[in-house]
Amino acid sequence: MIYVVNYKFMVLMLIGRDFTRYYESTIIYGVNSMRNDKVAKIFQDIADLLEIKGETTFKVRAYQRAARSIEHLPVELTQLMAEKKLRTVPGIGDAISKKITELLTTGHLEYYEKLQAEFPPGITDMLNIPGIGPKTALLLSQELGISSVEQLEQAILEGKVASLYRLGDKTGENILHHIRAMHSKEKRILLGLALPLAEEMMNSLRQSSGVHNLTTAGSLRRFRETVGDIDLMGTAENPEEVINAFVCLPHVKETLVKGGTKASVISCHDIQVDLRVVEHDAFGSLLQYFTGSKQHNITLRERGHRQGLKLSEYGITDIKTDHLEKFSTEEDFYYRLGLQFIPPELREGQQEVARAEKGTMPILVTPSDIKGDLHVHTDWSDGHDSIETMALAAQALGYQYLAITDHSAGRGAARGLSEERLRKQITEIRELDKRLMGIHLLCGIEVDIKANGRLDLSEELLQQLDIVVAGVHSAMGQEEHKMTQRILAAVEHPLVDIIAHPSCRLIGEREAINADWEAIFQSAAQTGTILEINAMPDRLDLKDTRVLRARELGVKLVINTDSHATEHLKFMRFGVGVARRGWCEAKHIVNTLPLPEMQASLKHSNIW
DNA sequence: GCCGTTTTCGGCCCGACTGTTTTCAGTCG
Repeated sequence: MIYVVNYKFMVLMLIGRDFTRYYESTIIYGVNSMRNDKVAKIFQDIADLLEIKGETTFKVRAYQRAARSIEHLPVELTQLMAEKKLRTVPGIGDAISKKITELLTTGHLEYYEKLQAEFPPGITDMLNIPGIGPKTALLLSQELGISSVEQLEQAILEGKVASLYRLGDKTGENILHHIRAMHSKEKRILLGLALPLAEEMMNSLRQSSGVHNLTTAGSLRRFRETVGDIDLMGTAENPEEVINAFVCLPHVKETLVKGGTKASVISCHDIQVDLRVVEHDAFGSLLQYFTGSKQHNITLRERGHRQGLKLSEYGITDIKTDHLEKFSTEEDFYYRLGLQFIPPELREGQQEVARAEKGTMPILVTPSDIKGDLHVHTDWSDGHDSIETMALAAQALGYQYLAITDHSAGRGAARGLSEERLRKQITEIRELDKRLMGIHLLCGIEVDIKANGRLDLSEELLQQLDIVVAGVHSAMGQEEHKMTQRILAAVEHPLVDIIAHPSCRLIGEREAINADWEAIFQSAAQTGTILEINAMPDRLDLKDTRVLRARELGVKLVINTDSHATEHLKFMRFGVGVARRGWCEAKHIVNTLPLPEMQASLKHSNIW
């Protein structure tokens, strides 16, 4: 039970972070031009409608692939269109590039609007219900005039659905069950909550059964910022013993499926957890298969097909001889295909297979590369712990340095530091630094970037600090041009070393600000201003695709936790995950450098 | 609709499960 208690504590620490939030809560929508996510959504919608219409699966898949490709693009489509580079994106050919151009220039797409007009509105919503695919949705729409989840629920209760061809009582019951589960279940949960829960369950399972090689799979293993469920995999001589132990874990609220080698449960936090236990000699191909992503696996299998090989979760089959080769490790599986090992974080079906083929996979940054944290708060402003407590906790993690960066006065509600209090804090940090052995403390500040782009502390005082982190905390609804100018003013300021949580998003709560990221990245690269990858689980900001673009443009990056208590220092690994998904090596991340080199990379090094 | 180590035409990932059937369509991961 102790693990459950720890998990709750972890959740409380996250929720407890609310006391740090006094931001202007504003939902921001794109106003000037259509964003990539909106375009991706439209193409996914087209794919759904075409599927319902009964179009060939290849055409449907082409639109699905284009939608996913756009979703993961590190640059805006508007920029690619201006540079006439739309067709360089995988999955975008002649027809789809023309449709994108029409969408971006007119705000409408005739093809889409005509397609929508063929079906009742809301019909694609039914595809979100497990068990309902395009054929069933069309049948329900044509035979019973159903076009919404509510109408479907009513029709099942009235017994109308069971009378349809190939649908019976059991099907109706199952659909009803899924609809009700959807009502009560949250859609996706933060990686920062799912991973600790998965680790607790795995620790318990290792103690209570004979499981080996137990690991996460799926989007959790790929470190996606949110996950829909938790996938676990392991090997065992007696799989049944492991399955039995699994469904009896204290975290389990309800068992959905329990077989000889797999089980699905609902955990006590309403998260579905799937476990598969397999033979040791096929573990590599199975783990590869269940880690995904779907697009990565499709890309791999299409490539395998051209080599005369058939890939499945059981191994690799030679199509001519029908000989099946098994793999106990993922590394061997990739090597057999003539590929370098591809880290899970990169398996999104983008450029990773081509890179692995050429033998040019990067050596990604790891948590053990991190030598310090450059953005933490203390009880001088809105943090929970004292400077010394934070310093000792950072030292325990093996860090060489820690920057104390409390809020500036502009954040009055967060007990922001006035100039007078900041001067006192500098004295205290300097004195403490002399006493502490093995870790170096840097005097810093998280200074507010005001709505007009100015900083809310005097330059004379900022000069006395070792490091200045600047962040937007208010007026987040500014229109794009104004917000861009505001951030550029901070980026170009000679005393600003780091821009904190650049997009200001809170996952699932607040949209990112509107800004011209291309301009910001170019300016940051030119001025040597470091952009932060904020590791707080509900921020993860910059996000993965923007990290990739910033890195491509030569922007220096830092991974900080923005800790408000000692427990938050452990969130560093989530930021490292984002950096890895953005193809970052240690050399791209400033806080992998030893103290002297790290300090030399700051603008403040020019002052001394 | 996309794309090319056999291709500008003719292919396009794989296996399991479920409910409804009596051999399989539809769905999922």
